[in-house]
Amino acid sequence: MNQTEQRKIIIRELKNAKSHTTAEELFNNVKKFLPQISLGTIYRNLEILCSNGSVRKLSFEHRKAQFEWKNPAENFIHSYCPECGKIAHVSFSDSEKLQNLILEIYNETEADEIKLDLIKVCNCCKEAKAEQLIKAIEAENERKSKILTWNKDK
Amino acid sequence: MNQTEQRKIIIRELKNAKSHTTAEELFNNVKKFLPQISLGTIYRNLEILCSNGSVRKLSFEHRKAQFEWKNPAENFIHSYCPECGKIAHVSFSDSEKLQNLILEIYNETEADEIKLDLIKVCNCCKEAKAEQLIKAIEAENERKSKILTWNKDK
DNA sequence: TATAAAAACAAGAATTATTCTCAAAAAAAA
DNA sequence: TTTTTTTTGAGAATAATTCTTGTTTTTATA
Repeated sequence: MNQTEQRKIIIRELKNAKSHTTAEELFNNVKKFLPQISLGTIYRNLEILCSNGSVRKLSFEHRKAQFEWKNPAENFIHSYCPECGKIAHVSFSDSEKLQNLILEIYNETEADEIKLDLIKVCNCCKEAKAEQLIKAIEAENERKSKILTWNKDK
Repeated sequence: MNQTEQRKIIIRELKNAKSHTTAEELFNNVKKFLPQISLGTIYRNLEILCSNGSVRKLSFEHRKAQFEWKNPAENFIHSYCPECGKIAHVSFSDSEKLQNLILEIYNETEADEIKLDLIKVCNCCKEAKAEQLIKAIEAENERKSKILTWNKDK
């Protein structure tokens, strides 16, 4: 792995990212410092960093993949919102028990990596959906009462 | 959900599938009985069946998604081979402990669904990789010995 | 330090899985 | 039976990612 200006800044910006980042978001951030950089370079580097184990790639459904600089302190449990696609780390209180069990799974299955994902509509999206539902019901009531009136008039 | 010939056969073929199936594979199977069917219909039906909970969609990396008819007897642990993309169910001996823990996670995190995936190169691919490696080493030795000879001749 | 070899780059074309559109057909409801 | 709703086939459109090409940069070697 050669040292290039591009790679250095990609890594720096990936570490700086507050949460999980798509290749495109990273591209836009890196572009501030290297206006000539191309999206292909971002993808190429992310792949290299993934395969040497310093970056984790998370992809759900057929959305943009999201990347994170692996932090040994952070666990590997993620939540994914199927509405907006947001990914977040999940902390779990009884993590010791979980840790032990995961270790058991590793041993028994000889897996290279284990992913534990919670599919869960995030609060933002839940609220948005509730509002939508209310509007839909109102519209339906409106429609029905119109038909009723029309039938009476006949 | 209307009853259509297409939907019936899609469901039948999905249930018949030995393992996890891509939309395209399913398309080819259904086409044997309904030559006019289009891939869009497959995708549309799979989406409907997923959202009513009778089908599970599994997608890794940016590959074709794979679908399975949900079998309550089978657990939700899957293995995924990053080389060939194959997905399989995983049986885990201490599954009771796991079950309990997952339940705990459900309660604590309010997740709608939990996915536990083992990333693991399958045996087929492991063998193929080993062979490749041997060939690469042989080629490298060949190259080096040629350079050595050439230098001596000089 | 000069030169050769390997790795990485930018730009943009190509690929690929999936979704969308639209007019026609089929199914269900009235 | 008629109307409404749902579904379909065909194919265009989309969107994320990968690939290609010629060039530049970095590292290894002499």
